Order: sequence, then structure tokens, then C-alpha cells
Amino acid sequence: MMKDTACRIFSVLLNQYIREDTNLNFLEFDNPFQILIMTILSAQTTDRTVNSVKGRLFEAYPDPHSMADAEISKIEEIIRPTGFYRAKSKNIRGASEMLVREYDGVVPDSMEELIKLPGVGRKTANIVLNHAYGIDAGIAVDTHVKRVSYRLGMTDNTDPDKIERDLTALYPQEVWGKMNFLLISHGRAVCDAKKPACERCCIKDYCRYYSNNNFFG
DNA sequence: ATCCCGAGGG
DNA sequence: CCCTCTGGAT
Repeated sequence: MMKDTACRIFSVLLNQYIREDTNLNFLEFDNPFQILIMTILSAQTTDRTVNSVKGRLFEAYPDPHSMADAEISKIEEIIRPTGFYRAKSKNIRGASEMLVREYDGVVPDSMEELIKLPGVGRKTANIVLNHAYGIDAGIAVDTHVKRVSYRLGMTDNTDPDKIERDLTALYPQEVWGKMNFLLISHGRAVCDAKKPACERCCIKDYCRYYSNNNFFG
């Protein structure tokens, strides 16, 4: 794919997701703690479900200090709809405690330190670095990024490391974090693995999967 | 009834 | 490497 096509896809997606007002907290680069928590919460669920609990959660526990003092059972009650709620609650509380104890309540800005936090692996850490700090941490290739970028034709490979290289070559560094978010969101909301909603896809005109009638072979 | 696919643990 | 955790979408 040509770089100008890739950049066109980026701006169409960005406008679409700003208009839909979904998960704008991921695009705000000003609250690393809430970005971290939202990212942990987002595993194995939908944007809508996460958005449905974030108000109550952050109203009760807006920062690492209050979250570190929270009753686990109270966190569980709030985030239950997002699934894996016992592990997530324990991790969210544990991470908050570690932030208070070891980092003065400040979310660290390096991969090594982030992945020490409970519930934070390389994918989550990567997204936090990109969205909370705008730091060059490459592009985290999860299955959504893999599927969407492959369908669009941004890569011809299914190896995550190769896909990351292809995507980072296609986009300027200052856009990696946002593009990473947009590919994941689009993969969840529209470009479904089994039943992609191509009729309402804002970038279908750029998609080789769509133009080939949802078929590769 | 089945899938989701990240993190952690065995 | 392989398994489990969960509610929600389908």
C-alpha cells in the first residue's frame, strides 16, 4: 500500500471515531492513570461495555491513591460487566498500590516498569506509552490490528513482528499511537473477524478484502 | 452453545 | 506450551 493511501485511511478513521465520541479518553494524552485502567479493562470486551462502567469507576476512584484504598469487592461490583472482573479488580487495585508505593502515584513511562504492574503485559504497556505519553513504542499488534491491517492490505504477512514493521514504515511516528487505537477500535466495532459490517465501514473503499467480496484466496 | 484472545500461572 | 479467568454478543 502507498503511504498516501495509508494516511487517507488514518484521517477517515480518526474523523469517524471522533464523531462517534467513542473512547475519546484513549485519544486524550492527559491522564495516564485513567488510560492505564481503561486499557486493562478493555481486554476481552467491547468499547461500549467499558464505557458503560467508566463513569462510576472514576467518580469513585479518580486516581491511584483512591483506587489503592478501594475495597476489591466494590471495584468488582462496578466493573463486573467487562468480564474477567475478579482478575481485573485485583490487578487494578494491585497496580494502583504499586503506583503509590513505588512511583509516587505517577504512571511510569517505560516498558520495563509498566510490565511490572499487575495485569499489564507488553500490549497494554505499549498502548499506555502511545496514548498516555505519545512515546515511540512501536505499534502493538493484537489480533484486531493483525486482521484489519491485513484485510486493508497494509501488510501481506500474518507474523506480528513483520506487521509491526510494515505499519511503522507506512506511518509517521507521531501517528503510531492513534493509528494503533483506531485499528483496534475499528476491528472491534466494525471489522469483525467473522461478520465484518462492511456496509457501514468508513474505509471500505480502501479495502481489498471488501473489494474482493470478503474473501481471500 | 460458542467464541472472544490478554495476562498470568503451571 | 497450554490452560484459566468472565460477561456479553451472537
